[in-house]
Amino acid sequence: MPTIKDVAREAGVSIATVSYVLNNKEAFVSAETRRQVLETIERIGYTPNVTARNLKASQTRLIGYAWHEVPHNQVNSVLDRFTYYLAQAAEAAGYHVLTFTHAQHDPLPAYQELINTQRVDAFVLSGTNADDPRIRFLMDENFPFVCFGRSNPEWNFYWVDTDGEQGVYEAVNYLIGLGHRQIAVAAWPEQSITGNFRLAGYFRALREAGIDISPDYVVRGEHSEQAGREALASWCRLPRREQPTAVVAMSDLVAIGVMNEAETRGLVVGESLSVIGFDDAPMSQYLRPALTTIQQPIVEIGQALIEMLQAVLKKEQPEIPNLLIPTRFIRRASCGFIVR
Amino acid sequence: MPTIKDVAREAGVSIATVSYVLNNKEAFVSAETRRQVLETIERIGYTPNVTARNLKASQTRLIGYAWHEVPHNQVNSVLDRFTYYLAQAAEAAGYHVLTFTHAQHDPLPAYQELINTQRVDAFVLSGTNADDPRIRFLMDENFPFVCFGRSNPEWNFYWVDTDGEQGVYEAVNYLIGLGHRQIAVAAWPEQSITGNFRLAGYFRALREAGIDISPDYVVRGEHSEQAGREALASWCRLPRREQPTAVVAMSDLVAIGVMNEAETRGLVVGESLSVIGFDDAPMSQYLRPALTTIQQPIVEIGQALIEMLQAVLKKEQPEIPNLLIPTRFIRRASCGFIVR
DNA sequence: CTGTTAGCGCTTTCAC
DNA sequence: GTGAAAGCGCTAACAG
Repeated sequence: MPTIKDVAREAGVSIATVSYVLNNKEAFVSAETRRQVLETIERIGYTPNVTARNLKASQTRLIGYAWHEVPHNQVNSVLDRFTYYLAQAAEAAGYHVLTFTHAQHDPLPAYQELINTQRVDAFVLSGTNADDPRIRFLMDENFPFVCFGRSNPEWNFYWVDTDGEQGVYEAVNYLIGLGHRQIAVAAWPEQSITGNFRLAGYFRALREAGIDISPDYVVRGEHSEQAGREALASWCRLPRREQPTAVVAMSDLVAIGVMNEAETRGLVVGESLSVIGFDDAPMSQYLRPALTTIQQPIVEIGQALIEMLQAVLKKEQPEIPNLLIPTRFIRRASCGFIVR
Repeated sequence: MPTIKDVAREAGVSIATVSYVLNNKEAFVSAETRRQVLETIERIGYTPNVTARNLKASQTRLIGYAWHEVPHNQVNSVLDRFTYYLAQAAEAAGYHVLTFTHAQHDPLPAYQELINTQRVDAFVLSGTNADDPRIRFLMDENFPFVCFGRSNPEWNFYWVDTDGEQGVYEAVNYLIGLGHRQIAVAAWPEQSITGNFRLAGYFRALREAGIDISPDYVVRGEHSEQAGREALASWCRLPRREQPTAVVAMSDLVAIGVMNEAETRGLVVGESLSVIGFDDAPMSQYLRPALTTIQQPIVEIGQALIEMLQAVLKKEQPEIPNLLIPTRFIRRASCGFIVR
């Protein structure tokens, strides 16, 4: 590989001059010299060595992003695809994404290591939760980062998130528009901050529509198919007339559990029971019936995060320290007019 | 961040001595000095700067891996999860994975750029196909890489692949064991090398069982749900008695198309029609009925690739230039004894 | 055993 | 305008 020295020698100039040309220091070099240098660069096929540049500049142009380990009975298609769009947005800004893994319940050493070795300039976090130790840690370390997801509202950090509250609000309104009044929700555990935002949308929609909220209709469980099954099973234990005619789940995976259990119990999803998920997992469009769901705006989130990160790295206060991006409601066949 | 100079000053030794300690050049430094240096390192919290080390060593300890863009009506859960295991294996070997994206039909510039800027030490490719331009390019460039997947058999390069032939062979034998004789296959286009290996397993199983292969039973189509639907539709156009009782698809996505179309046509999957997929996509376990499938050994593939890559980077001939890893057959509810 | 020093490839200050 | 030279943080050859 040719170096700056080779270019200088070939072009009959000093390496400083080559560097000026490379860095568009127009004022420092005559048009003619510049032309000659560029011609030489072209001819010998020179590209600056990024490691050397980075050493000089004390940067890496690398953004660390931790993979989430997904148990085999789960799915996290949203985060998997998000990573693609994140990489794309990062590249547009002249960065690359370095992916790394960590022990499921002990993420900090992996972050610490990347900071200590100065491997990355910043991190992007996803799947944040309340009092997330990673956020606390990075704030303590005063290391640049942005989050896909919220956390402790008292903490002052930069994040972008899906507006789950609004998304579920719209979804429930849609069900109300179909005539449903007995709408249940398969919620996440109380510690799940994301789950709580989504749940708030459920409450708001019912409240605004003047529908009483039955505590029986709010069942909490994990992000699993099993949880969806159990939720529906519990609603089926209610007196016949009190059973919900529609269900909103916190994720497509949970919604699938609801659908599967419904089938087992002789309910027809899309007719005697309407179901809505969250995420728009790739497979959801192919379920029978196809699942109505709430799509997360992962493309926009990736772009917004990188934009915010650039401001953080420039030590500017990003104009907007955080951002809520609307979801997109995906209407499919799993919901129908009330029939019962 | 402290540097090697700070350690040297604090410990009252030269930076060379610190470097010797860091690099375990035991012979070059007395036990006592060593102890003192280590103590200082610990005390001031020093970690070597990886960029500086890399510049010196002309390496990056970064492995480039290109994301595949997945159209929204498709799924590629296998590659998404593979990336996680690849990152894990890379880290165990002291590398990190740098992910990047490229224009769907013009990948080479992205590879070229990473080579020219000396951003990565090597690449891992996946989703390879016949006469893959990326492979040809990297061979021409003489740049280190290994592949998840095969390509032109005349080319001499390092790869690890799923043994799709054996996987489908087992699957078809399983169907034969259930009494099926009319077994169809939803195959991929002829250019798909991966598809052809899998298809070969289908032919071998039938041949060994002495079952005639009907050309009507081999339908080719894309990797899409629609292709699965169309394949089943075409079989349903055969005379009633000639219609297949079992179907093997090249992917879970195609299998889902087959299942969905079957339902539309009043066939009961797992009873009047058996279906087998390929991949074990995360959702497949939750389909109704749950999909019998062939799981790709992505954990082992990731590990094998990194092992191979290490040998390549050491300029050793890897002992085994390529490796076929067996699949795991996942028996679920979508297959049953023949009933027709 | 330990230290001095050159140099990896680049940017930038400073002198001419 | 241009070039010499220092230096980013580290490794390793060489001298002592």
